[in-house]
Amino acid sequence: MVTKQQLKGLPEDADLRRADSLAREIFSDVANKWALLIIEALGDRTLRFSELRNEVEGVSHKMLTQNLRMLERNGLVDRRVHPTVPPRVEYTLTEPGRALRTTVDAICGWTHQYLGHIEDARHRFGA
Amino acid sequence: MVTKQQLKGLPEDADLRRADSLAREIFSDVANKWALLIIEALGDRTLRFSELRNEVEGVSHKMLTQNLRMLERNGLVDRRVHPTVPPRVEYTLTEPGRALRTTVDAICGWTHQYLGHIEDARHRFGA
DNA sequence: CAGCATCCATAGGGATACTG
DNA sequence: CAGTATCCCTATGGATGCTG
Repeated sequence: MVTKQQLKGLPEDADLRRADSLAREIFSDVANKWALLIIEALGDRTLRFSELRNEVEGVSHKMLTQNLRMLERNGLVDRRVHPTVPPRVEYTLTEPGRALRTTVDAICGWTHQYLGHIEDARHRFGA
Repeated sequence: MVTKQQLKGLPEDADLRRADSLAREIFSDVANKWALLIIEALGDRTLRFSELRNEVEGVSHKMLTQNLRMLERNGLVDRRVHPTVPPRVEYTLTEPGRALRTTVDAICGWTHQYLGHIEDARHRFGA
């Protein structure tokens, strides 16, 4: 694929496209079932790994760690390690994380609001 | 599967749990990268299959059909077939679909708003 | 053109076991 | 308790070819 930069050499265009691809990457990270459920479960609480595991119904150990790492990497959750024995690790939403949470709330709200519509649609589709 | 209603005969509890599992199912359907990108791409336009394929960057034929069927089944998109030759199939967001779109817009807005934060977080995490 | 079916590779994701 | 690593299987998703 030939990029516009190769043709024109305009740095600002390159920056724009870099930002776009970054945005896409973040969108892909975040637009995923487990990530959103974790964010929703955290809310404005501070939870330990094991607590989170109980809160997010059906999540496996592996998926939880994996998504928590991803969220931490992107700065959506704060990971605080207490050097005690046994170890205690607590997770909290950061400011960007809490901002995203409001949109997750909106999706949840939407889901419940349209439950009826969707059930009807499914019956119609079944025919 | 044994339902609670069979055990206790409390219809209202059973209904609540059924609604919950339905909500979870819908959430899982919808909280997926391609579904959200398709909804965003549609916006308030009416697009043909092939147009949609061009709009949603990187989506494969298969994923597009698959997600469109799912969205149609849940009543988020309206699928209109014109019995011409060659065939012409157009997709439009329904009212519930448009309602969800506003929340997708919010996620996109969030993504761009926090691009900087996230980039910084990633650098810090890299260390 | 839209859609379905098929084949095939890979990544998603569960279970388990081991370390600090 | 939290995290990492391993095994292993299934589902996901891409590429291709066939039909109305």
